[in-house]
Amino acid sequence: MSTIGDVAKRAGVSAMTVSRVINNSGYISQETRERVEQAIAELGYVPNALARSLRFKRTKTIALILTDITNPFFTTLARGIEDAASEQGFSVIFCNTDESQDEEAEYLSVVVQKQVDGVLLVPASSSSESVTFLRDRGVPCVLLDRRLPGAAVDTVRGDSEAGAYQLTRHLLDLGHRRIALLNGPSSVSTAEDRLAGYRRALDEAGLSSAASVYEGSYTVEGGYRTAKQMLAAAPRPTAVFAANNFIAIGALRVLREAGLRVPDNLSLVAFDDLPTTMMIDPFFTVIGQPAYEMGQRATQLLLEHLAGQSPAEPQEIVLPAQLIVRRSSGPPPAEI
Amino acid sequence: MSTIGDVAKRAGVSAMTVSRVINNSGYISQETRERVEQAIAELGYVPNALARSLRFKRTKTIALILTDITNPFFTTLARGIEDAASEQGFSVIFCNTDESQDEEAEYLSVVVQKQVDGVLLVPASSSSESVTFLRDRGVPCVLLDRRLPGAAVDTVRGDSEAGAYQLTRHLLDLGHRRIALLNGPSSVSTAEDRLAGYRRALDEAGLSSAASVYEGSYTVEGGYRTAKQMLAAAPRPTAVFAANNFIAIGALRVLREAGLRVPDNLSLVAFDDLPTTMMIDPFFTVIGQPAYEMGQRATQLLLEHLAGQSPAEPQEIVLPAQLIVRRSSGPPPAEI
DNA sequence: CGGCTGTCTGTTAACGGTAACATGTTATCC
DNA sequence: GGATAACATGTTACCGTTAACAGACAGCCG
Repeated sequence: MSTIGDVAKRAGVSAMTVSRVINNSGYISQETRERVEQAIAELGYVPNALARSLRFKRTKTIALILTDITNPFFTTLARGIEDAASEQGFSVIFCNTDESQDEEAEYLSVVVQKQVDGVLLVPASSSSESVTFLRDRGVPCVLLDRRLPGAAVDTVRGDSEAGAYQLTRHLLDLGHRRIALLNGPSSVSTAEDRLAGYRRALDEAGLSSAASVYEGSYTVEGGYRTAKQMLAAAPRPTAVFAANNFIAIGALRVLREAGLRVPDNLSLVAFDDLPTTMMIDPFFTVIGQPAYEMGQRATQLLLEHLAGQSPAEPQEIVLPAQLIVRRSSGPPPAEI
Repeated sequence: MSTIGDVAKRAGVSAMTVSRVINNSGYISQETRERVEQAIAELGYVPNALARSLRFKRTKTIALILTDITNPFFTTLARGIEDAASEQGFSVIFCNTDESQDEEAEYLSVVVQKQVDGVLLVPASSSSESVTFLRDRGVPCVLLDRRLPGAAVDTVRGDSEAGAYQLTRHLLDLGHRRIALLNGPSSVSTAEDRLAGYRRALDEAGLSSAASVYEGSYTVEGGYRTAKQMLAAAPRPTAVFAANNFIAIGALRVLREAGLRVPDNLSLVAFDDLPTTMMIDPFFTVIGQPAYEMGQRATQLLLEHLAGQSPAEPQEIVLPAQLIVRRSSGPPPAEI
């Protein structure tokens, strides 16, 4: 790859003159400009952003560290982020931690070495280590989807508490009294908040003691496992609240294996919707989160920060979640 | 952020000595090593990968340029890529072109400036411009999912022709004689290959003249539009072959709006499967492609290239596609 | 006509890191 | 005891780019 020096030599000028042409700065005679431009074209010269970044201390690159791009919620989030970033000329490095704190730390170290201008982070656990690491090194950070208790950081997330409340209320309104929550790991704020919303709804209905919570992971296997436990309980719940879409799928498998039909024998509702582009047959009653918008907002916030236009106070943007009633929820079966 | 010089000053040594400690190279006395390590810890020093890359001319970063991460096929592909890349210490910059040649060119220019070591590209069109651009600048490249006619480049893709043949054969075997193909844009090799497989199956069955092909885009809207056209034709096809998952969804909407039931009134099959983690109710008969493996293989190929271990000849790796028969296909309805 | 302003181009140094070379110290061997 | 090797550290220069400064020349003004 040719350098600015190669171009300079070919055009018979100094490197500085080439730099001026490229950046349209300072004075350049029309004739010289043309000679330089021709040399650039002939050599297929592309400026080295590394060298530039080394001088300016900005790379126009941000890191997106999430747990698993394969989760459609995060896929949509990532798309919102990339769109907002590229619009402002930023590139996005993406990393999957698989909910591992170690992976997260490893990725953070790498991207800080690569001098990313900022980090968008879906924290794997409730530890504030990552945020501290970034703050110590002066790398701006916006948290996505999950709060970090006690950390003063910009955060953009959905309203898990209110969403879970709505979803539970929906089931209560249908007449359910035994509602099981198949939750994610309690170390993750969304799981905590969804539990809180669930409890609030039950409390309001005077059913605090009827709460039945199974903690697992936000995966199909997690849902499968906790749903199995749940089915073993007597009396069996009449409705199941899966704390995310994967858990719902795992739970549905268990129900099918047990010969139970949804919603006739049991209602099954979940947090997180599937994009309409992949829905064959909208079936699950869900709480949908504005994932794309969440990504956009978080990116905008981060980029404002980088541009120095942001308020000093850390901001927390909580986007509303929306109840979408479909066919997986109905009244409880008549008691026998 | 502190530099190697800051660490050197604090430890009372030269920058070179710090460099030796970091890279475990040359001779260092135990005592000095400890002093340096302490200084590093105290300052929270992180080496600047930009400066390193500038010297070594390698960034340990690759670019992934695809059309839309939101398509589950590409999501899984991306996950396979990131896993394989990070395993070897490489980071991935990802870019969505939305099938636009201009976006693709723009992104290519950016990532080449950023000195990525290599590019994984799902080409937006059949133009070989992008490949030429990269070759001229000495940036290795592996094509994903799509061939580029006439370009001598490493390519990793699924066997669209054989897959389409199988899918069409499946419909023929069920007794269908009027099978419509709702295809993607003919400028994309997968669309071309799927058409070829479809035609081969029809030809074999002596039904060449029964071919009915609708060209659109690989989107829900594309499927919706072409399905509408298809329904207007008389006599109406008894089976529809959607060239990808989005088209299938769009087509299904049209069929539903027309009050047609699948597979009773009409069979509907598609290329590309949905990950099992998001399938509520496996319904579509599809050709599934090994997306994750495709990503892995392509990344391995690219990284071997970077390590100089690859053969000079461009390789084409074609992964087999698999027919998965489910409930969306059945025998044609009895003629009235 | 001397000085000033505007235009055009070049030189130097710096961003942070490390390879190559240089230097000095200590231990080792015949 | 002097040559030699092994160990330990420092200096210089360079990767590609550009800000800051400097120099040269033309035109204009009083």
